[in-house]
Amino acid sequence: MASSPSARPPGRPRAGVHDVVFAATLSTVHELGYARATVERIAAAAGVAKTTIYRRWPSKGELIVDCLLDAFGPAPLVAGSRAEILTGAIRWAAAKIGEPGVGDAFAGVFSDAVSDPALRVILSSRLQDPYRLALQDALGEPENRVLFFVDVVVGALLHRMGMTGEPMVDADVTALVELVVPHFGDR
Amino acid sequence: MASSPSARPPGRPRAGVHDVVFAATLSTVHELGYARATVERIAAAAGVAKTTIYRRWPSKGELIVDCLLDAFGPAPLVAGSRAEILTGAIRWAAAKIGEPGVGDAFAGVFSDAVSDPALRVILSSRLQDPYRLALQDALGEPENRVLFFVDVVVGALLHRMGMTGEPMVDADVTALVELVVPHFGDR
DNA sequence: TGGTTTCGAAACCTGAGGTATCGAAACCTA
DNA sequence: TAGGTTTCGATACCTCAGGTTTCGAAACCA
Repeated sequence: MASSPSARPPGRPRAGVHDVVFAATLSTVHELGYARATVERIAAAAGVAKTTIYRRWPSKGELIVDCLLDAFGPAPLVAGSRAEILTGAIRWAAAKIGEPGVGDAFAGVFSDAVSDPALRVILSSRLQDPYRLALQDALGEPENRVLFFVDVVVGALLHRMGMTGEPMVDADVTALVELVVPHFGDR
Repeated sequence: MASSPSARPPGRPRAGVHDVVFAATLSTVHELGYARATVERIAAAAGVAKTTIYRRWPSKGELIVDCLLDAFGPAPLVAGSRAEILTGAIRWAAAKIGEPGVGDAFAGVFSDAVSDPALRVILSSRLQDPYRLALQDALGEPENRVLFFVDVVVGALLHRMGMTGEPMVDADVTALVELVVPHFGDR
């Protein structure tokens, strides 16, 4: 039988550091860039020891993925026509990636995943899959179509971020909407 | 006065190692992934000392960019309608990125550039600009439109590569053509 | 044969991810 | 208040990759 729900393990309780670490992660990545935002610097910015971070996250990559999950939050899929759903998803993704640190962190962990298959699985299953499933559900499209949609939208946003160091400007986000929505929208 | 054209500097002449190093770079990246394809391993695969590589390329990033320039070669822009030009460019980019090692190397150096502004400038000016200018010329479109086109196409191809580890399959390349060409094609 | 330059081999430095150790601190229970 | 248990921070440490330095050997020319 399991211990009662309110049973609390003995010993010093864990400090709740997730929020402050996430905030420190984004601000450090924003200030220094992904590679120079070392775990040691993030820990210092959070007022926490490096060991405390590694007790909660097994690697820098997983820390970043968790931080991005926290930053993105649940998909705000509006009810409405297919065109409205798609437009909302694109603008939401663009806005989130444009937030300070988020785009850099995303592009950085994405890069790391190129040569780290384990991280690639985590990135795909923890970060991409929830939004992909929500979109499949909202649109009634098969998996491969939604994956293609994500490739185009997120790929374009990250490519702009990676090439210029700046998030995509609003006019180009609008162009992205006008490019994608007629293709995927109401038939 | 300049030295005569055939004047050859004294001392031991440089060995012509570019081709063998480029080949070793792609095969090593293909086998081990970008991060584990260290300069030392690439040098060993090329049968050359690490110092010899660093005498020719100032950093791993610049080696990769040169290697990609060699792999991509000049843009094979066919004469024809705007739709034909765009379709050719998309299929050419997809095929090149699908070649063994090329996509991994591209995604890897792209990732490094996220936190390395100097490398970002090199990537943008040496690798992206020539093709961008050729496209501007062929299409008569302004710079920002062509940059947006590149963001969408290359971004989608690299996002697929980064997320799955495999290049985009032909059916999705076709979908990319059908998505992009009506938007940018003949008006 | 001597001058000049590049070659390869090796040692070395720096910085980052990640681990191990250990005393101090925080909680619970008796 | 004392003892048990766990987490905390500080610190030292390991590994590995990018990049530099050193130096004797090799390749060229005059």
